[in-house]
Amino acid sequence: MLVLIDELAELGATSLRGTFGDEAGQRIGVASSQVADLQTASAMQLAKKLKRNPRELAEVFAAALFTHPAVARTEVAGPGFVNIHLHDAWLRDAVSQAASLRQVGTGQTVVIDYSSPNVAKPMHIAHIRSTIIGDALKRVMRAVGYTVVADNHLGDWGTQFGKLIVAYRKWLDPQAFEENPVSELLRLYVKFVELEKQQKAELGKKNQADEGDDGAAADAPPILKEARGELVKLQQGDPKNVALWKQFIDVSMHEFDRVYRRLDVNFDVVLGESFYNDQLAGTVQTLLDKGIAEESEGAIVVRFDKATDGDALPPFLIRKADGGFLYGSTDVAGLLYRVGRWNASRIIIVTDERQQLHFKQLFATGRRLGVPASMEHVWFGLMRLAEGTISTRDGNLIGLETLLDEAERRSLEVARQCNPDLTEEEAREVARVVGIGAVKYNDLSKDRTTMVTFSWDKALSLTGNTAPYLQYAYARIRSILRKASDQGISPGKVTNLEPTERILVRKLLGFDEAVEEVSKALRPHVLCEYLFELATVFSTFYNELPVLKAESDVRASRLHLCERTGEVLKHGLQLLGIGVVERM
RNA sequence: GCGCCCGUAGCUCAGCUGGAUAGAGCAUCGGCCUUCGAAGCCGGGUGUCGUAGGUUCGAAUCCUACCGGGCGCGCCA
Repeated sequence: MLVLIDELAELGATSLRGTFGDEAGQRIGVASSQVADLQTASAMQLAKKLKRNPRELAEVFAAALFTHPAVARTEVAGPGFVNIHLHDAWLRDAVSQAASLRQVGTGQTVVIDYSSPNVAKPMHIAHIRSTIIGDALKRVMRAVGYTVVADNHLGDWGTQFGKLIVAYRKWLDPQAFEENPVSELLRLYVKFVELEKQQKAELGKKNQADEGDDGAAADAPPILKEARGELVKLQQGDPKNVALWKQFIDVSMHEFDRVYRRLDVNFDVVLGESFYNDQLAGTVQTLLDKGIAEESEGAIVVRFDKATDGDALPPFLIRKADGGFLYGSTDVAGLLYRVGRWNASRIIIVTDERQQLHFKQLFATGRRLGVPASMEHVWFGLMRLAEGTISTRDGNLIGLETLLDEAERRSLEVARQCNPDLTEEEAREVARVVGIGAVKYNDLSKDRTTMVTFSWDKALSLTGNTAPYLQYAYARIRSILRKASDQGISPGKVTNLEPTERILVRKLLGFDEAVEEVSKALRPHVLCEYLFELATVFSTFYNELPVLKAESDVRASRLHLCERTGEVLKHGLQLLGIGVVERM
């Protein structure tokens, strides 16, 4: 319906120019309405600016919009609303195109950086947000015509590798590593951190006894010094350390890939932090040469001020005093690479809310460098447990695979119970699609900025506003269409519109708007909300009006509505990375 | 100390670039399977939209202050 809305908005603008001159001409807002098919409130919004009575303006709009062939009648209501009623014939005609989308992204490339798990740590329930939101955005952007580069910016570099190398050499349990390498690496890491903490506490005590100089001059714990040493060796290319590091990546990727396969998440490139290593020195030098960065206390920082950057941000550290680089340097290099390699016009990075400041600093730096892309940080609220924050060090993790296993287990139980006709194989497939769908939808259907307190029952719910509800509506549609096909009945033209059918048609026509909104605002829950409303309207229609038992042309008409609804549900779910089944 | 985010029904959340009577799900209570699938449908009711001001034809939405919660602030990522 976006095309119609645009045409009406333009008609309104034209009428304004005609009546009040060019300076009045601007798009007017046309939106769906509770009391009509569409409405505009622009008369009231523009009244003050044009020094006119809002009702007078509304009359101008009402007359102008009435000239559009889709419009059956217009009326002015209240303080200056214009209600727009559409011809049933137009709706009936338009519905056949409901699933089609405008290609607003054609010719543009967008890089989406998401998932980005840390090597040597297991994926747990908090990782699902970046992964699932990023994947949905990728699918939506592609559907509206963007060329999308999905980039998994793996955390495969940094100080934790020094620690891991030390811990691996000291405490490795080879058999445990054989059986489950990543959980063994996690055990080693946690053990290291505990020892580090313990040594630090001892040092603090000793220092207090010696000097009482508040520990400022305290030495680093011996174990940490050792780790730094190994890290330096790794960075200098020491073959043994490099081999270990590569091994860590290999075993981690193996596990990540298994999860990604289950989630049906795919990347076009996997360029981890280490990929940018050889670009870091040059990147920092460029920043220095251009006068964007400066030396400060031995380190290199970018400073910001309100006048040039629009925001008084704290300094952005891009090189440590010891010459080492940080993720700030890596991320700047990443921006340059992405515009250089792919000519990206949008760069979207999906992470949790804690990194907002970092990305403000990064993007401000990018703007100073003249990065010719819109840089967007798509952040989402933290996931926590009822007991508190999820922490690798505290080890209170719920593994992502554990969650997926449980999701499939519960939906298998329900599938067997609800539909005993399914073969064992079918039931398992249903459980897989429905279970994974439920988990994904649970995350996608909330506004991404909402903080999530994890709960098994909510994450795995199969009733109400959930993916299974949408999948169920789809399965019922397929069931009807199968029966029709068996009886040799085909969908035909939409001929009549009962009130419920009219509501269904209008809802179907809102698909393009929902999808386009997601591509602009990068908020997938808008599409979830839309699909849920569509399924709700369909369910009402399904319960209220017979399809196969209606007389022939009504039957063909309703079959057509079923087919369109199924198409939009399937397409919409696919854009969220959620599958459908023919029966469940 | 500075900064970001959040506060809407018992619970979980939509609605926030200002629009008509603030909506869903869960929970709860009552109907609906000899008519296309009950993972469903229909109906019942609940709100100081955190508080107090301000902006205007109109504020859950924008502004200010305060209260409550989460997170972040140069040598980790």
